[in-house]
Amino acid sequence: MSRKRLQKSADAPATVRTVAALAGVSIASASRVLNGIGGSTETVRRVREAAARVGYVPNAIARSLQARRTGLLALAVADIGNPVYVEMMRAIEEVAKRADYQLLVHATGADPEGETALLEGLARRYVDGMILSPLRIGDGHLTALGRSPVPVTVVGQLPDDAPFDNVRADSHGGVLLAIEHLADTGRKRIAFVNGAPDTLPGAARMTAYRAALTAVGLPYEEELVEIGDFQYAQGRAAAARLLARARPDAIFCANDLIAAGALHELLAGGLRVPQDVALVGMDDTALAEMSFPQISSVSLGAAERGRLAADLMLSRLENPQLAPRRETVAPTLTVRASSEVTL
Amino acid sequence: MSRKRLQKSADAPATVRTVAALAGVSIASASRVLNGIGGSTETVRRVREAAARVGYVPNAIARSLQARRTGLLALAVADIGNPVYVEMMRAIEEVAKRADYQLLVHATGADPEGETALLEGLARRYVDGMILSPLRIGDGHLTALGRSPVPVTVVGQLPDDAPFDNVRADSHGGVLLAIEHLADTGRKRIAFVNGAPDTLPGAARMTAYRAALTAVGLPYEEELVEIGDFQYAQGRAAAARLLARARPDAIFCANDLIAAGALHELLAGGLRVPQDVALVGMDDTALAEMSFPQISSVSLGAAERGRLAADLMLSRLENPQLAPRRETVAPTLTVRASSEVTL
DNA sequence: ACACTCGCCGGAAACGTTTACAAGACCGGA
DNA sequence: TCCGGTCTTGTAAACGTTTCCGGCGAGTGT
Repeated sequence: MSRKRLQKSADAPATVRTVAALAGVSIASASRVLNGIGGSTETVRRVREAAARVGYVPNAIARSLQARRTGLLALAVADIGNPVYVEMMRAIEEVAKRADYQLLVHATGADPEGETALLEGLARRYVDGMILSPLRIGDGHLTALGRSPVPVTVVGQLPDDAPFDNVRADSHGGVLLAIEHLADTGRKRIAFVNGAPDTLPGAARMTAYRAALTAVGLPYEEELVEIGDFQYAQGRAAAARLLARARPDAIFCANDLIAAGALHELLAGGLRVPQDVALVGMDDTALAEMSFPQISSVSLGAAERGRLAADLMLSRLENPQLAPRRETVAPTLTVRASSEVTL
Repeated sequence: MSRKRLQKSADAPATVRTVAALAGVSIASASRVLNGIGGSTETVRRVREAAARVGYVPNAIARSLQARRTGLLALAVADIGNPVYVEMMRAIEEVAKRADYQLLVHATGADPEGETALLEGLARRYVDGMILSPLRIGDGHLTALGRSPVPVTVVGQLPDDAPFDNVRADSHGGVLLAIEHLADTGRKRIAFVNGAPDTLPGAARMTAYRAALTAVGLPYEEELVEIGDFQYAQGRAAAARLLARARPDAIFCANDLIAAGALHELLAGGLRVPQDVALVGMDDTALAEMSFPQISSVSLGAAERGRLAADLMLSRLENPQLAPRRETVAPTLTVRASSEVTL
């Protein structure tokens, strides 16, 4: 109406008022037409034309403010470089995109302070929900989770009574799959190269390893266990230490990066894989398939966990009243060349 | 003031009005205190206390609307699974985080329609800028780039006269580095396994390969060239086709995924690497280091390109008037076991 | 005692949208 | 002709912030 409005510098982005003024209708009518609700044929025509003429595009922020919904989901993982998180992220992205949500990624560096800070930050409501995959979970996490005004889905082992949507891997079952497979093919001295034992996955895989040995009737031997972190370099170094002092006939690694490192050490040491030493990794990432020989690996269903986490999130966004749910995905073993021989 | 205000259901998130009312000051004063601008000691105390009491956290959306700035950067790449993009993303995330920007990732699947749609979507102003790494660039891209109300930095080969911030890899120099190295170590029949030749990188690497051969005085032989896409599986298949019909003494691959595939085929065929066939990959991702033998690879500086792109973006956000800039990052060759022998 | 500056404060506008509400136009049926 | 209903429209409030601006009180210098 007022000339002031119309005088705005020409290249300032068009708003709904611009369109309304140009079409000679109220902003309410303009908004309605643009959202496809009602309007007489004539009004629709005028508004559409005006919108097209000025190239009107509604401002997402203003819309979010009014709708109290951003259309964004946050994903927080320790390291976006780790292939297992990449896989998870890919799956989540896919699901989210289909529901018209977009993904905000945070790399936490496994820093618990940072993670709780992130959770506290949710109060700012810059996203509609968060999928968090922490390596460790402290009390800080739990209270922050409780305080969060937006839903959070945790991928990882949450305490059993924690009232949050939770997607878990079955570490125990997965490790058992690997150890059984190795025992079945005649291996007697099955070593284990773990990642950081003070992380949730590290701790779980360690106890699972001992339990699995017992299950298949093999003794636990201190010297057959080495630890590094979950990265390639340290995994490889750990494998080197292991091989320097012991002579396993199989090595089970807590993830594929470690397995790739172990493979390197084995081959460099002139050992044949799988004839001399069988090798099984974990996570079944692309890396397992791209190594030579290809590495057998237990999948904990990273992609599937991602999908599930996203699904849980979406359904909760639709209906916030839902009771907390817990999903566990079943592990699967893919046998490849690195363990294909029976002794 | 009005009871209506104060009667809001208790667990509705506190707003600045809640705080102001509780502290007995105007919302203007409350806002000022919360932003650390002025206020008498008494007012500051009262507002701080009120804010703490109700656990006030400012709403990011409302703030964005008012500030006309979201604090978000979008990153659009073809495939967030490709390690080279992962590396780039990591670098960008790092830089962005330091400047208090957060990353929104889009996986475009190399779909040009999708990419232009994304660019058009920028008019919604849901992010402050976008870093785009397209595999192909069409007119659609250029006009969409021109229309974008927020800055876009393109990682990849843009036409020379396109007035946008642009970070480029030096494909030519990189390929030359590889071919020279192979020629220097006595290789005469240097094969090339390319990715999709209708992409920017594919086309560039192809012409660079021919030019490099000429530069080192070797003939170009049709039968020594194979193409797949930039993924592992097709790269490997392409390498298999190549080896079925020709006997190169070296293979240069257009990226590390292809190189890993070629390595697989070579070893499976009983050929020794590097004694029989030397192998050089491109992008120098973690994969090159994790293979056995480790694969020599030419880095086109993905991380560095990411960093640069982010820097360009940040500086432009600070000062939108800047003239368009173009950065090119220098390639480097890392020689590893796969090409370490001189014939 | 007066003018002036300065700091603090609150009212109100602004960012750009959607939507509740009420009023007006129009139509068909009694 | 009048009445009840439907459809359309515009005014204004709301989402939650920040900020412009004018007013007011206290302090200072003359």
